[in-house]
Amino acid sequence: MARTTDGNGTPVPQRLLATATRLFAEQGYDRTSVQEIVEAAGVTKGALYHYFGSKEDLLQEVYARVLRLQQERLDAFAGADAPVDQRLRDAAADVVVTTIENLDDASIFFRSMHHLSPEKNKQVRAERRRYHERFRALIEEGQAEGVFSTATPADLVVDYHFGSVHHLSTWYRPDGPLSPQQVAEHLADLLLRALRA
Amino acid sequence: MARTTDGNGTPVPQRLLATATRLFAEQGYDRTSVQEIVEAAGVTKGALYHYFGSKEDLLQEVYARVLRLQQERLDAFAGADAPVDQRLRDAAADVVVTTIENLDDASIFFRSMHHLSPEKNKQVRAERRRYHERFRALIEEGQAEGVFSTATPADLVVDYHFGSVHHLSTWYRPDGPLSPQQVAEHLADLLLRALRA
DNA sequence: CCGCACATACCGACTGGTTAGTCTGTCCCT
DNA sequence: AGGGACAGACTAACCAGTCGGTATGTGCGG
Repeated sequence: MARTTDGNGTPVPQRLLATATRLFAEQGYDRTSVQEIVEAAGVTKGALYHYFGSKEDLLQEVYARVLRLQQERLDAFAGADAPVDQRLRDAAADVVVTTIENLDDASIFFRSMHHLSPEKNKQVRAERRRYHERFRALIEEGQAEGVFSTATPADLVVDYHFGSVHHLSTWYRPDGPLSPQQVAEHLADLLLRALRA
Repeated sequence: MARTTDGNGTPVPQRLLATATRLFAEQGYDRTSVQEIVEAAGVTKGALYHYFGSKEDLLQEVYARVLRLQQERLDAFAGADAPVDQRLRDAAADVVVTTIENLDDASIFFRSMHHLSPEKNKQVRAERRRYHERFRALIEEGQAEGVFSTATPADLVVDYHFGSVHHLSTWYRPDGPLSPQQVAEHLADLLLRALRA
């Protein structure tokens, strides 16, 4: 633990990850050089390769973190003690809010996933599927109860909603007229209205 | 018009554009080298730089083509002689079908737009906004007529729908269970159901 | 109807610049 | 004195774009 915080409060690995996240989101993964990352983080290549095996590992860490967070939150909302339509609405709104609050991670996630090597990509996809499936189960539960329409396959509904979540990083601006909560309310509303039986 | 079709039916410029589109979609813009493109197209760098000013021009051409196509189709559907909900449904479904039929263009469009230089990016965004506004006008028309709910701002509804269109390139597989038309019907349905007053 | 001038359509070696990752060394803490 | 935490020069591989060259066709004066 020698120079780990070296002139700055946050430890080097976290600082590198945060810097890389910002730069990846701003310029894209390929356009961001390792040199740029270490300079912006105030260290050198030696430090980066001391903590991370490769540039790609950095990218994977971004994914791992965001996936962990979202899965935890979804599980909490989906497993709550409330009617299924309320639970779905809460979960749908929450993923919008947390996505907006981490827009950098989101744009990296959706724009740079294909930069990962096949094996790491597979790993991320598997995690992603778990999330997708939990969400789908919620919709199917409501359909079975007769609360939601069965006109559209649950799978497609999930993709419909996540399409809009995905899209947030393209159009949402923090200085725009809508707060994250307002956007979340609207999008959850649209989903529930589309689903009502 | 010397060797323009050189052993192949299609002229060199189109062949280069088609090859580049495929490779950009498969590997991303940055991961695709000019050398790779010309080899796959069966020509050399000399030919590519004879017809295109830069690698970026190739990318911009992909955008220009897809934007032109979609704008034309939207204008046709939006300006048809039918009730507003029917026109919106048709337009919404059509953009899904044409997006699926040109999935390569779509994934490039949504994943590589930030690779364009600021000025070209601005140009593409302006075109994109025209499209967005035409679609929004359709929704506002329905809202004014009382056919669509005014609970959600029209802008947000447009982004909601295009989020799902955008997302298609992530999950849609031609060998999956749903035909492009079926997906289009479902997605248009969801939109109309979310909007009904 | 010939042959010369010019243009278009390419070829492919080369250049200048960039990049991820390596490796040897140094400093400091324990 | 030994090891974790870095520093920074170095390397090997690429890559976009250039440039001088060649081949084929086209218009035109004689």
